[in-house]
Amino acid sequence: METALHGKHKAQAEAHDAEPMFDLIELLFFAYRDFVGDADRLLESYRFGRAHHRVLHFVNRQPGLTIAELLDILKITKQSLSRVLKELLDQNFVEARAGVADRRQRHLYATAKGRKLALDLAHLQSRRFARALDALPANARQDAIRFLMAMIDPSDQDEVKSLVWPQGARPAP
Amino acid sequence: METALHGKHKAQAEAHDAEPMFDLIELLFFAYRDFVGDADRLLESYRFGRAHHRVLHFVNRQPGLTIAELLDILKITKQSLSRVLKELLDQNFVEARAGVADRRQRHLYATAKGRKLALDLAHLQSRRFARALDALPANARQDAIRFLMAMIDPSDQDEVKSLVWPQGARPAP
DNA sequence: CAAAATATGTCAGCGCTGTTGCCATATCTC
DNA sequence: GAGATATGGCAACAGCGCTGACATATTTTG
Repeated sequence: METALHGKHKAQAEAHDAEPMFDLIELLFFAYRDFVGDADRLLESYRFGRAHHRVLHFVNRQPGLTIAELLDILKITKQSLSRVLKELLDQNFVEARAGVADRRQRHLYATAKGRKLALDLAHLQSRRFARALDALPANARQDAIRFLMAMIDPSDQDEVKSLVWPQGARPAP
Repeated sequence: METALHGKHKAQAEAHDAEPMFDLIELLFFAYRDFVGDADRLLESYRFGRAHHRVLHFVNRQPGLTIAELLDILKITKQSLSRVLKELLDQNFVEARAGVADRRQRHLYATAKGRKLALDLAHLQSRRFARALDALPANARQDAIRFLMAMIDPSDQDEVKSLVWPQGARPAP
């Protein structure tokens, strides 16, 4: 009953007659652990955790983000967000301005202080990518981008694309 | 003062005169989130968390692992390990046998039940890799392996290599 | 306009998983 | 026999995810 419709990794796609890809599973685990470890060490000196990092990162990347949009990106609950957001607001890494069109909304912006920390963290993590890519052929960067994108749930890929490569900033409210 | 000694990504390696690689940073975040999400859903039905998964995974992969070796791989503290290991032992997913050469050591083995769960989880995660690779050129698997390995701390790469591609099983104690 | 829907805030409480510090026991090595 | 080692256990704490319930301001809708 075989057809030609299957992809080239057919055997691997049919879970139980293929060896699991232990190598990829383990390498992704170790790579991600080291990747977040870089940021963890810097965050510690601010007494921030990973949750603060994620909020600050996306607010810095998308100035004017609302609470609801942030919740959608992070896929966490309001309560989990508000704990860390409150600290970022109190300590002046992020500021919130009421929406103009809809005054219920709070648009979030990184302050100068917040932008600096967000950039420091991004540079740290970029250094790891740069070191890795330096040891690989020139096309490795594009290959890595395509691989990581393909690993994301297909139903989310379009959304991630527009988040990662935004098409024109939104006007300030 | 430039020399020819720098790598081909020199500009990116010098943190503060290069744009951070926001795309890679964000893609790795989303890819890893979806990757562990697969396992999370299955683990939930056993009332296990990610920590249980990691312990079960490495014990299954390296039968006869001792506590100290496991702590070294996972880089967590004894207390964090013993909580989840105790549950895996109590519920018969893992069993411990005293060492023969050194009776202080406890060598850990996945039971049949434990091996089945470990394999189910690995198959789940392999399916995501298979789906991703299916959409990419034939060399994507090797490229991904090389990329992920390069992302790991260079000082740990040799250790990870021998862990991911073991060179001959150890004799049962 | 009144009612319903929406965006957000807040509180109490819980679960998982990481941490430190300290002490106990069995065993091995010198 | 003394000291090092492998492991176990307890208390306490932190970070960050969750749910459920309730409050407020604002916008939208019938």
